[in-house]
Amino acid sequence: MKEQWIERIIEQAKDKYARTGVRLTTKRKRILKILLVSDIPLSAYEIADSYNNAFGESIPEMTVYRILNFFEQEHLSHKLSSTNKYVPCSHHSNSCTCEAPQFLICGKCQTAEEISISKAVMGELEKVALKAGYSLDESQLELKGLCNKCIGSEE
Amino acid sequence: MKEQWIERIIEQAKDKYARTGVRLTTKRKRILKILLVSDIPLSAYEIADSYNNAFGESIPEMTVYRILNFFEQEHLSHKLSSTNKYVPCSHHSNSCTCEAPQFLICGKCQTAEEISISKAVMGELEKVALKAGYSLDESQLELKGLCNKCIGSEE
DNA sequence: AAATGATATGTTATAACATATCATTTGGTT
DNA sequence: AACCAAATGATATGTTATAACATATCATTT
Repeated sequence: MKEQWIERIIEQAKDKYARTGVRLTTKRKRILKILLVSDIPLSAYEIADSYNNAFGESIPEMTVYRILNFFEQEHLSHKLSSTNKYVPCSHHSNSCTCEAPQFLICGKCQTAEEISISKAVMGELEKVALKAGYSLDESQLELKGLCNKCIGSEE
Repeated sequence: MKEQWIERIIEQAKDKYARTGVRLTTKRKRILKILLVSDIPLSAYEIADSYNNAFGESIPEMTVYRILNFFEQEHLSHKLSSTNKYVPCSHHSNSCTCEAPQFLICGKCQTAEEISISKAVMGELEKVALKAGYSLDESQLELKGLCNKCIGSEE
């Protein structure tokens, strides 16, 4: 069940941060939960609104941004630069480094799925770049399209 | 010479817009020129500053955005969503539709080069997407890395 | 228990990026 | 000249994000 799944992710995160000082506070847990239960990426403001609705308590924008930055450092969430919205990292393991997250974004229902593009395919992109005189870092990719559900429901 | 090259692009644009009503006004020409002479992508505010410096005349932000939107429609420029900056389209021909511009962005000197990724490679990305249940639209890609110049000058 | 230090959050202000709306001007057409 | 559409100006506002400084909270040491 979804609740348990979320709790497990939070537990994992807690373990991960059972190192010097870093705390997974109530606010951080709540915001992580908000990201996890949302079907779609949320803006910082939407997160703040959601926090308000869900917990009957308002949270300053500033704090939301700080927590999102914390999540980014800790690879708990990512920012989609094409939409200025935030998603939880889908790699709930200690091994994930998430240096170059890659997403499929549905232009209709706004869902964003984090995927892994194979080294082979990324290698192709790197080749293209090399030809043009660039050496690629790990680049976050945001690919736009339609998800199966939305393709099915097109008029 | 660069000046002539720019004039030619503007002439081409003018021809292209010799259709009902649409005008390539002085302001539009100047802003196109600013984009063309800049080595790096510019923000809307930087464009306004540049306009001021180059022509001793200030231009409202609003107008800059409007002109950028006009350029976008007309495929004369593109927006880089990862940096909120704007670049001239590098396809100076009437045939260009630029539905999915693709860029290499240098993380050091900020240059952005518009490239064409082959259908074969894009096809690979589409396959990855299909497996994950998405059908790709033409996606703008922004790949980060280092250009040859900057690789050479690394310490 | 009090002091200290580190981490987290609150508060306020402001920067940076962008759009809405309505008034006015401009330039081509009749 | 009169008209009309297109472009621009002017003003207000919305949205996204960071800076700067103060306070709270928690853990550790004294």
